[in-house]
Amino acid sequence: MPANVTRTAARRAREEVIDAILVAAREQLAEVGAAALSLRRIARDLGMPSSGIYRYVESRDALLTLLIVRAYDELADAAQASLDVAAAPAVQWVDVAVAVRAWGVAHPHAWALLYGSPVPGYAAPQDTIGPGTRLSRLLMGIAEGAPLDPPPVPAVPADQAAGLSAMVAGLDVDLPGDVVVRAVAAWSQLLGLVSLEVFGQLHNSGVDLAALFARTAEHMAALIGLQPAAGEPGSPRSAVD
Amino acid sequence: MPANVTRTAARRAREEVIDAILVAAREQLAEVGAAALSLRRIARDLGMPSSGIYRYVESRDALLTLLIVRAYDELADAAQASLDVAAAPAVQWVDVAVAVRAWGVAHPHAWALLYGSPVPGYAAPQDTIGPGTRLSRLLMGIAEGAPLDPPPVPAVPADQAAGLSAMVAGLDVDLPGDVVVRAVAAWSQLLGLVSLEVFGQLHNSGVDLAALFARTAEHMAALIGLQPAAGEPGSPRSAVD
DNA sequence: TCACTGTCAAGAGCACTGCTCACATCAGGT
DNA sequence: ACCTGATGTGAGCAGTGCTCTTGACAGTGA
Repeated sequence: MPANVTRTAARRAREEVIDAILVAAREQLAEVGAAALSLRRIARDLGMPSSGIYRYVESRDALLTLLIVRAYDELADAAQASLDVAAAPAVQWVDVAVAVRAWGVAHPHAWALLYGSPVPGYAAPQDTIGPGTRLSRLLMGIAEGAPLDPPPVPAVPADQAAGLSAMVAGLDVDLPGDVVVRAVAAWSQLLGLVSLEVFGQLHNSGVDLAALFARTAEHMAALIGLQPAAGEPGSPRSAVD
Repeated sequence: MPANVTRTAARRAREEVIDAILVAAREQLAEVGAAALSLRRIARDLGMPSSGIYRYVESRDALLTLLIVRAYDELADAAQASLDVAAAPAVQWVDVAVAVRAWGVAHPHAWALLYGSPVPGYAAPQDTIGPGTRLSRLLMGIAEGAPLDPPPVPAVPADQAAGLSAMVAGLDVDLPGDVVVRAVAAWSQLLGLVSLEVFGQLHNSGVDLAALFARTAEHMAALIGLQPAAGEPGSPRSAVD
């Protein structure tokens, strides 16, 4: 059975090289951003000729796909790690939101890769939508089981409610249409605020962005209708970094 | 005075060429996006040698700056045009928000240029922050004069309120800190939702995104505390395209 | 009229990119 | 021993942003 053994050995060697490529790519991503990511430079960093890298990575776009998938997973991991299942839903929401912001601020270029403008001629292949939904699924899931105290907002017309419920049903989440409207609103608010900060649109003043974010996150939770844990009306429990 | 005349004639010719470059650049931007924008191709389109374009445009980044300024202005113009000064503040907000979305959906690459990931090594120069604030100033201005009916949200601590007020004071807007928090929340929600749609993160289902957006925009207005015009609780008055 | 001056067109060229191809090497399997 | 398939290696193509040199053509002052 040396066949099997050597085969797996070769496979392992190959995967090690691919891993080294990914590591170098992530370094370069953090340095110069996705649009300036260069396969030739990665190859130079690894001491291989520029043509050699194509033995392991099909193309630049394929590398970007790998990086995107990895970033989505990292972000979802960070979010999941911050989730305290014993906490009140509103606290869960705030914690996850704060974790998402922290990750985005710490990895601006990766954030741009996920939620910024799509790279040049790059069309996200199917591989990325799976990991891409992990975070939204996590956020919607917080609202799913929680007792909701919805603020008085206009009800959703019936024809839309069905479509919206169907939309999240694809995420294995069961929510009525009007809750989905509120959840999508909160989700977009989360993304928008982090993007504003990461992309430098909020750098004018000396405002404490972390605190502002935490406060807004509580706002989002209230907007969805998540009931806060009684007795602590407003002091953020963790103002990460 | 032929000196002056010919001088202005030369200037006019020069500006015409620059205009032609901008037109070609905008076409290319809409086609392939900012990151793939090529000076050489613009030069080819205009029938000039590749080096000639540097007589009129300092560099690729300078061209991008021009495009960004132009896009900011276009977006602000569209927003301003949709503003009905006679309408109730909440209606004003929804109208402007809908106009912003419509512009973003119509010009996805330009939207990406403004609110997506910043281009490679490109750092936005001072020239862009002026036009960039026109829209946020417009939105904050809606809240400024309007009678507010703030929903019960946690108050902002005093030290933050000052910084937040100072932040919008730079926009010639005078708002108390807690209103700024809500306005920034709404503003980020607006950006986030448009970006989600423009960058294709919401393409899963057959949901009517225009209607969903209009509904969420009403939500934002209520979140700020803008009082809706009495008697029309929820039917979007314009569901653009 | 003649030389000077500044602006522009035009092309060559540099350093870089993604990617392909042909060739050499070398391990494993028959 | 032979073959096959995966890997290393370098040349090369077409494209990019950008710079430099050269040449043509005004308009200006003597």
